[in-house]
Amino acid sequence: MSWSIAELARISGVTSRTLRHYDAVGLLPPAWVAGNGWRHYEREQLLRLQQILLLRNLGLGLRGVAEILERDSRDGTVVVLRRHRRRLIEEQERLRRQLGTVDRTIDEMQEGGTMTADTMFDGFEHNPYEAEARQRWGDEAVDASYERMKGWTPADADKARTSYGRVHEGLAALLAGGVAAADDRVQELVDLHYQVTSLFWTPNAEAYRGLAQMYVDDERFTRNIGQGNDALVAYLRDAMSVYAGTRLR
Amino acid sequence: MSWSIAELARISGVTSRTLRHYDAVGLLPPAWVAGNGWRHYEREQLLRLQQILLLRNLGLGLRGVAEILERDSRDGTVVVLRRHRRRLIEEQERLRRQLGTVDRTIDEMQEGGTMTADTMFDGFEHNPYEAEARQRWGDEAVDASYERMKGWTPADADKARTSYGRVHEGLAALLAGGVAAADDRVQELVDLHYQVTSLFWTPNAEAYRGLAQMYVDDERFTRNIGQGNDALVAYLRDAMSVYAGTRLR
DNA sequence: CTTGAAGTTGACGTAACGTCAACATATACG
DNA sequence: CGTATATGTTGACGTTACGTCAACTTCAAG
Repeated sequence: MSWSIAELARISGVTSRTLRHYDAVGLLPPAWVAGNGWRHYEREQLLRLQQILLLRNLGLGLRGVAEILERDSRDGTVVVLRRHRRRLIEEQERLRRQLGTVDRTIDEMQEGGTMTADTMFDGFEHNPYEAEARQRWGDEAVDASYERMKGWTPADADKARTSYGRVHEGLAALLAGGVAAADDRVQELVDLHYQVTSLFWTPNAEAYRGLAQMYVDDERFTRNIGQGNDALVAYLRDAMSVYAGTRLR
Repeated sequence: MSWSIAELARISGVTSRTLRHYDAVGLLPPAWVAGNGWRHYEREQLLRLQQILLLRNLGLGLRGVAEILERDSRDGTVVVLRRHRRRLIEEQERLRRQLGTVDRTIDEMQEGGTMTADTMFDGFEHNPYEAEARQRWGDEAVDASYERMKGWTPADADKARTSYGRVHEGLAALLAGGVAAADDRVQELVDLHYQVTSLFWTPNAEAYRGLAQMYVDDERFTRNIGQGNDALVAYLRDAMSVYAGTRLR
């Protein structure tokens, strides 16, 4: 009264390769192995396999399955399942974010938009506008900017990647709240903007005002920064202008 | 004006190993390689890397990223993104189901329940009750049942794994709808129940009635079948009894 | 010239099997 | 009884996107 590997496979709906794998990792050894090497399974193994497949259906890995079956206690099982539950929720959250970004990206592209990350390299016209940047500020300035990036610490790089986005978000909230461009909270964000910009080059008051005006005049920047909210870009310009007047020279 | 691999890594926030990998798979070859084998990257590569990381953030695999960058067209990008979107949604759905099952399992276990799949092997008292089954129906009957499983086709196995669940679900719906146990729709489900049971053993009218009564008398069966809905189990018994009277002898 | 930082090319490990390949054994049949 | 066929066995590679050594070379500074 025992089944061969293929019989158990048919009965349970997995492949014999899977059963051999479970044997190899010690999760489901056969009841006994004949002299010719053939594996034989009995009802005990069928029941264990049933448990294994049940747990695998929950998304558990073989490690988690093994842990539960080894502990063989209600409490132990609940502990493992709770941990697994947290991981599932994290996964779900990640998928939710990715799906949202994908949807937004598809929409933008269908409206003729492009795929530039606003998280990076808006700083000195790297990106589609580099030729113009060379024309506007000169070759040495652009090359010097690239050179400067070599000295970045990991923290600098992180700041360059994330801070523009935070500035834009923060300013949008303040603008929505009716806060004046000269307000300290706004100027604090502009200070962050200036710091990030300084990772690429160091504008003086005049250059910083010019940069601010360019955000408004050049629709590519307007789109990229404001994401459709043109008032935000004007707000940023005003705030940068104040900053230039009070903190730069 | 070029960066070494470590410089580009720091700037972009990935490891140099990743950059070598992208080189190896042809996703991001360096601008040029010096005579000593050192990789050198320029602004073009930085921009491409930026795109790569952006797409990876959407959850795309390197294959998908490469496909988008190779096509280099709005339409092509949208096609790939839509396909990716569908995969994300499927993943999300899978996670949702798993999370639901995990939650239900945790609840059941905390109420002192166990973890038996109702999808399989409720058929002939395999499961915790085998000793009793041997006592009730005799060793030969049980062994013959195991033997019979050897002859299952994949379709049989699938039926054994899924059909009891479908019967219980269907009956619950009919019961909720106030349909009589002798109704054709109910009897059709019972027929499926009988077919599945027959994969394990072949009850005659008397044995089938006895089985039905046992579902009601033994609380382990009642719990497993009814999931808290005791009326459902009684309903099943009545329906099986009708079936035995009209279709079996 | 030594040393340390940074570069290079392998190569293994990860998760859970799918998919050959090469070979042995069991079973049915003429 | 020889043979075809089904079924079994043990490797071993492939998959995904790198992380993590290891062994060795090269560049820059003191």
